[in-house]
Formats: sequence, structure tokens, C-alpha cells
Amino acid sequence: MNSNKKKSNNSTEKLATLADVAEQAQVSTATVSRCLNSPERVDPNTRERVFKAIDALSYTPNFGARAMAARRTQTVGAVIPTMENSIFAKGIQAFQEELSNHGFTLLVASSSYKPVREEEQIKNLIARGAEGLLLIGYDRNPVIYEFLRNRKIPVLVTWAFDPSESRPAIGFNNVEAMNNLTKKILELGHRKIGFITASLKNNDRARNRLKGIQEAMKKADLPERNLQLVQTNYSIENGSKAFEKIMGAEERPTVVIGGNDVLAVGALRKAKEMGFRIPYDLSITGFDDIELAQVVDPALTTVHVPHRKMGTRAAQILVSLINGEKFEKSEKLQTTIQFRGTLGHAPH
Amino acid sequence: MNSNKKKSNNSTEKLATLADVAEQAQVSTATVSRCLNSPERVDPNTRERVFKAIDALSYTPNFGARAMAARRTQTVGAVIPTMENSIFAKGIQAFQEELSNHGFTLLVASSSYKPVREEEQIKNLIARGAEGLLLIGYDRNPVIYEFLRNRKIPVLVTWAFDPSESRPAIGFNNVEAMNNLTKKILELGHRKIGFITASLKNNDRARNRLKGIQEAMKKADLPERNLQLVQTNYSIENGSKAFEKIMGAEERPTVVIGGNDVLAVGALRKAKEMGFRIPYDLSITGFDDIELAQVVDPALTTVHVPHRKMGTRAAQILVSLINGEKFEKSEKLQTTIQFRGTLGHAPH
DNA sequence: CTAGCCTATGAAAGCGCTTGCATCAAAATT
DNA sequence: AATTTTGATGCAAGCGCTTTCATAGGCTAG
Repeated sequence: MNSNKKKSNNSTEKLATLADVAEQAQVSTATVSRCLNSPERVDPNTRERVFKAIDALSYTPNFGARAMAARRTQTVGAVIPTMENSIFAKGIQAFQEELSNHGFTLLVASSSYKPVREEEQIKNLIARGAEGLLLIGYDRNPVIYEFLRNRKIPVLVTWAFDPSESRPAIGFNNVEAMNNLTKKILELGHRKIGFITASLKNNDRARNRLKGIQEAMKKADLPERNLQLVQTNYSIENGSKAFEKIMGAEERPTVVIGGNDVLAVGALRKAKEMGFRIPYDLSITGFDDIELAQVVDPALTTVHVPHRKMGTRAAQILVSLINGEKFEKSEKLQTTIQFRGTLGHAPH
Repeated sequence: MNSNKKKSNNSTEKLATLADVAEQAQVSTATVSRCLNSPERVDPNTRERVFKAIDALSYTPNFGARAMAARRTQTVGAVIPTMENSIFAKGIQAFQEELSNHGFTLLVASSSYKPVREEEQIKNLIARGAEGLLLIGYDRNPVIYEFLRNRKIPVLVTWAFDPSESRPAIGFNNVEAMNNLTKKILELGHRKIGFITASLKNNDRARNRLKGIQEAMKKADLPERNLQLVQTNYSIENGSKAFEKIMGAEERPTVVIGGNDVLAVGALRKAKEMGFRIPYDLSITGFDDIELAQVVDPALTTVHVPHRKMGTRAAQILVSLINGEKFEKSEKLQTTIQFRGTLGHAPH
């Protein structure tokens, strides 16, 4: 039946391809391709014919084929721990906006704070052609870094900046940020501290925040047992539970530091439920300064992180890395303490 | 934007391909491919050799090539209005989890509530091989639906259920949900209502929520002018501003309904700032029941939406649609009113 | 022993695009 | 008028994979 080489284009059967467009517009596929990728290189008349054909067939390019032929995808990937709360939302939003200014598309995936899942997602993004990767924090299996290095995929670490690490990063110094906050807390007379943190395992940011607290306490000659810490997953509910646990202990702290705002807000809620008057009976602090922090009552004293700026710069750096520009020095962003209503003097 | 620079030499050595693996393992590419896709069809000894080679070369498949050859991507796309607040987060999370149970990958994109942007994103997802699409709400350019129909891409509408629409959907009835809430509000004696909503344009959910309010008011013989409405973009800040505006009017309402929790929380914050005692002087309600709602003080009375369930079912339905199963009846999920602390009797 | 059937594998034809090189007519230069 | 340059286009070779079809042995059954 089909001895004819030219396939008759039955438009209800298959999707239009570049070749179909070419045929319809009476040009070669090369020309159609050029219309799409560098329109200025084709004659206006031809161009018009081609676009008309594209329209008529409601053709859309096939990304996979394009990527394969051009060996370029113009996409970068990001793996964030979670999308469920908005900790990363603002930064990623800015990242994405800036990326698109540079003609790149962002693919986001989330790892649920699980290293294995992160690894899967990284591979998946690579398979999908990500030309660069944004990763949160430094801490992950070296094998993965090696893998990425072999593939020559630029990686930018963010949400953290550690002067002792050499790989490209843009973020803030978690030790320092928490250290500053703790100093402030100690100045206010607090001597017993509770700390609700994410699991310290596989999480350099959480570990460094802890370190910041410990260093400040040490400097103030406070013994380690004055720090009571509980690890839990990030969620308001878990923050509440952790708070209960801390307050169930023999010697109650006068201040509870949340490893992030979500945890702190959970603690705050439970504290109010339990009848604590914040900040008179007890102080609470957070970290990140997400919207949540401004909305609770009293509003949360927290460490402000320049999310948007971080995202924007991250995009710029990653793009330049992809374009083969030389390794720029990692960038440290400044955090500030955002004083609001939940931090006060230690009760008498 | 690019290209006036010499391209960086980033590949002296190339990445391992299927062919490389084949050579290394002394088999044909067909066999390697089979090892990857249906291992049971190749001899255990051969298989072992192949996997050893894969490992040795740290080979990873190229998604684009695979997609092109197999004409199958096992991915679905979703376009949500925003990632910035967590309105869609929970549902999408569940959607994604269920999808991966079925061997599918999710690609998410956000439209910032802009139709044009949504259209772009839809095309982008299609170009990337999405085999099915999850879209929020019904309201969009028919051309887009037509486009999708031509391409035979199943589309599932969610976050809304409208009995008068015929396309597949899973969600809740926005009219009804808001109608129920309003009835409750009227029962409490309120007669003047403020409504802060997202822009009604291009947003059937917002329009239907409004409709729900109007119908309830009509039934109670309240004139239209008893409803004061302001449209704004979703953000806490905008909620606050809108609230101010409403309260600046001549006749103040005794209850302010937020089109969603984010707006309601903004209103609540401003209300407290302005000295209103909630709910004694004024009632406020939200919609969605996101975490935010539980955390403010007083906690927000809102319409609870079964986010996770919606996401999970959406995944199941979409997968079955992709597998060519026949159009199932759209599914309506039940919303409930979540009474908390911000709704009370109208001040006398 | 031979026909018939598996099973494990390979050869090769695409999938839909980009791009280097070749071509050719028209414009610019001599 | 002859030559060179330029601009617009086509040809065809891949890009890295899957999959049909063919083939070669090894078994089973008669």
C-alpha cells in the first residue's frame, strides 16, 4: 500500500514535525530550523511563509530532539529539600526569574530532606539535560560531586557559605548568623537555651547553626548542659511537639531557638497554648524570616536572610559558570537579626 | 544573548553513550537497551557484563534521546499559579507522590496568575514531552484547550469542580463552598460583608466564590450594596491593604471574607493593628485551610479543602486518562467549614 | 535424525531536530 | 564586463536511544 516514499500527511494522525512545516512552506527543514533559532538569518518573505505554516499545523518543537541535535538545553536544575513550606520559595522564585532573563529554564525537584532522593533527582535532572545545578547546602555524598565533576556539570551551592569549603557557593554563614543571634540572646540574660533543629545528619546548615550557638555559649562560659536540643523534621506540628518535650525537662530554658521559622512558630503556638506569656515568661526565635514570622502574634524575632538577592545572584553565577567563565570567589551574603516581639529579657 | 563569544571548550572527552557501554561489554546497543528496559529478557551473564560496563563508564541514559526513540516520556506536567505561598504545595506534593507510584515524573511550572505565562508554560511542558497536564481551574483561552486536544494531551482540571462544565475535573465546588460559609455568616447576624478576592478576570474560582456569597445574600434578601468587594493579588501585604480600603469606606462591614487564607491573614493582621478585637468587633474568614490559618491568633476560621486527597486522586485520574481509559466522571470533593477563632456574632 | 520452537542477540531503521558545508543568484567591487 | 563578496537556502550527517525483524543455536518432540 505504501510504495510511495512520501508519506501523505494525514494531520489527524500524527503531530506536525519540522519536516511537515518545511513541506507545507516549501522550504527545507534547515530553513525552518533557522526561522526558529535565528530568524534574522532568513529572508522575511520566507520567514513569513514558514510561520504561517507553523501556525497552520500548530507545530511545536520537540524539546528532546532539539536538545539532542543542538547539544544544548538552556535549562538548569535545582533540588530543594521541600516545597511544602515557603522557606525556599522566595529564593527559588527569584532564581527562576533571573534565569529566564538569561534565556534559561528552571527545572525544580525536591528531595524531602532525603539524601537518596536527592541523588535520584540530581540524576534525573542531568538526564533531562540540566546544564548546571543549584543545590542547597554543601553536605552530600562525595560520589555525587565526583559524578557531576565527571560530567562537567557546574554546581552551585547555596543557602550556605562556609569559608572552609572551596566549591562555588552563594549564601550566608550559618555559624556566624546563629552566633550573632545567640550573643544577643545571652546579652539579654538568658543562660539556659533550648534548640529545636532539623536532623543534624546530612545537614551542614543545621550543624553549623548549632555550632554558632555552642561557640557563643562557650565564650560566655556556659556549660554544654545548658543547651538542650531536640532534632525533628521541619513542620509546625513538630515544632510544637519538640517544644513540649523541651518544656517537659527538669530545668526549663528561658529561651527556645528554632532552627528555622517553621519550627519556631510551632514552638510559639504550643507555648501560648501552655500559657506562657511571650516574651515575658519565655523567649522564642526563628531563622529565615519567611512570611510566617510576621504574621504570628507576637511576631517572631528571627534571622533575616536575603532570599531574593540570593536567588538572583545564584542565577547569575550559575549562568556564568555554564558559559565556562572562571570560578568566581564564593559569595557571602549578610544576614541580620530581625527583632520583633518574641525575644525579651530572661525572666528575673 | 549568547553566541558572540567563542564557545567554551567543555568537552575534550565525551560522555559515555549507550554505544560506548555496548562496546565495553562486547554486545550490541540493542542488548544494552534491553538491560535497561527489560532486564529479564537478557541472559544473566550478559546482563552482568553490561551493568559492569555501565558502572565503569558511569553511564547515564539521555532522557531526550530515549524519549524520542520510545515516544514515551512517562512525565506529566502541572502549571500552578504560584509557588510562593503554600496554597498549592500540599496538593501538588500529594500529586507528585502518587504519580511516582505509577512510574511517572512530575514537571511543575508556575504562571504567576498570568494567562500568557500559563500558555507559555503549557507549551513548554508539552515540548518537554508531558503526556498529560494538570491545570488549576477551568478558565483559560479556548485556543489552548483546542491546541491540547489536537495534540491528544489529556488535561485534568483541578482545584475546582463545576457541574456545568464537561471536561474532566477533580475538585470542589467553589460556589457551594463559599455559599455554605456565607450562610453560616449570615446566621450569625452579619448583614454587611467585605470580600477581598483575587482578580476576577481569568479566574473562575474567584468568580465562583463571589457567586457563592452573592447567592447567599440574595436568598437572605440583602441588597448588593451590602457587599463591598476589592480585588487584589494574593499576598499577605495586599490583604492588609485591601482591608484598610474596606474599612475606610463609609459603612463598615462586620465581617471580612478573604478569598483565600493568605488574604484573610493579611486582613487579620491589619485588623489587629487597627485595634479591632477579633471576633468581637469584627469577623474574618479565609479559604483553603493552609498551615498559616492555624498559626495566626486568633486562628482563622476558614473553608477546609482536602488538598492531599485532591492531589492523590488527580494523579490517579490523570494516569488513567493517559493510559487511554475512558473519560471518567468528574469528581467532586467535599469541603467543610473549619471553625476557629475569627468568626463570631455580628456586633450588635 | 529432523522439523519446530524457543531464547538470546545483533543489524539497522528511524525518532525530530541542528548545523557544517555546498550552492547559487544577486549585489558589490574592480 | 569580469570577478568577488554576500545572503539565502538546501543537503545530509549526525545527536543517543528503542524496536522491529532476522538469525543462530539449543531444545523438545515425533
